[in-house]
Amino acid sequence: MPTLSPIIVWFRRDLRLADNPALREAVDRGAPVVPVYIHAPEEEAPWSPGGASQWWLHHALARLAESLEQRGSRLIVRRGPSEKALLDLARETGATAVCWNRLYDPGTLERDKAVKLALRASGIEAFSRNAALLFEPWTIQTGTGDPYKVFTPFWRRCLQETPPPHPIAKPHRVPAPAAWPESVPLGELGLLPAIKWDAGFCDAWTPGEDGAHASLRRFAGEHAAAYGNTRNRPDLAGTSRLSPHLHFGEIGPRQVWHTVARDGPLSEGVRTFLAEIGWREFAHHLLFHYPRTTHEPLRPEFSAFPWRTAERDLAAWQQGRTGYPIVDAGMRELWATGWMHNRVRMIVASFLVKHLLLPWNDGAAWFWDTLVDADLAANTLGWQWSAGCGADAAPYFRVFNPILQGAKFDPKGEYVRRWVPEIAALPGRHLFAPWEAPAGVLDEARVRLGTTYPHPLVEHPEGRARALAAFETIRKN
DNA sequence: TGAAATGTTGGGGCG
DNA sequence: ACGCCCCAACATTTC
Repeated sequence: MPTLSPIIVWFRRDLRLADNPALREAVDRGAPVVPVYIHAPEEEAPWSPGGASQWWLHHALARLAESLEQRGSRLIVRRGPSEKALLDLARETGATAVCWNRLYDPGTLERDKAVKLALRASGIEAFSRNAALLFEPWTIQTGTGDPYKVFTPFWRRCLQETPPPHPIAKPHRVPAPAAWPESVPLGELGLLPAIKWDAGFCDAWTPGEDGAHASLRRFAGEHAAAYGNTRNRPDLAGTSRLSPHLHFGEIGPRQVWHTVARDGPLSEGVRTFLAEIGWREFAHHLLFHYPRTTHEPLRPEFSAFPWRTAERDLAAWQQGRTGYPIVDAGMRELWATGWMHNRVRMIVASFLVKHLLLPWNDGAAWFWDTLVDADLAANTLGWQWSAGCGADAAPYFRVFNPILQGAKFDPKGEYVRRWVPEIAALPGRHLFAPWEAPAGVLDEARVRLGTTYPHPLVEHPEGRARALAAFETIRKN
């Protein structure tokens, strides 16, 4: 049998061995495989990974390298530009082919298109596969051939499709090249924080493919059936917490689908959970079709929206000092763990864009830097949805009442007391609006408003009225 | 995957 | 017995 020339597998945000079509196809050729990760954050600007994402990426790459080593291989790490790194690596190893799994956000899409052309121009075979989505964005269309802009018909249409294929197994061995090319030590990429702020992250997360499957097993076994009732409760562990694993491709949506949707009728909870996977899919399809929405409202009338500028209010929101306990709890959970429960994300987002009238872009930028699951498609959809300027958006007059939302979804106050300990001694009926508590109750709980805990930045009725008035100015007739 | 204002209904206290 | 009022509970509409 003649010696085949090596094939390069370019890992990006598909940091797994199972259900990895590019890796599987490379291995199946029987040729030596050169796995590579190329660090090129500048190519993703202005959406280069934020601090929290970089922390996750470091650990995910370390785990991927380990599991490749267990299969007789390695992970080569190089620095960008990606095109040059791949051409160099092909020359050094004698590789005549490069393959990868597709990404669909605008910056990466353009970059990959150029890389593919450059490789082919140099006589190198280049191909890509789908690992990140259930369906390719260009295959899900309305009857008129347009992209869906409303979730429910979009997801109904997806469910009518041929179900996504069963996941591909991990390769048992990954054939090594005759000699290994040089690799940059992972630590030299500078992904870990210089000052040690990541203790809470280490407690909360296990990045990597094994951690992803552990999360999925826990959720599918203990929580999926009840998901419809528990998913809105930030005080419970009722959600899957798969978002960062999905973002970095440590697990793929096909694997999630086939784990929870085994044959037979789906429980209510599983159907609801799959709809959340559907929202992820919807976000990625939308960004593919509307790439400008990362920075522009999908609804053009919102370009004239009278957003405020208020640095101090923005800082108070970021630091969890708004005076609304449910908002502050969420922002502090985010800062400490790199994650926030989705119900609370909706509450804090509504508060920023409606009560504070600050641009959704400011909220998106903060989430981008602080979330371990920061994902351009999901972040864009979520913020435009909250601001009312996006696809299937909440109507502009939908203003969450942060007091009622807190009491409704954190009924025992455990979530607020955990993240806002300075008011933990307040009784339940005053926990979500401390400024309305009688002076004696505040004294008893050792809360001094304006000193130990802030006054509300704006009172709810006034904030609500101001938001409605602002939205009225751009309302179309 | 809203909240608040407004409208409707019906039980019960009371003269 | 009856009308009246109050108000909780629920429904509808409006933002």
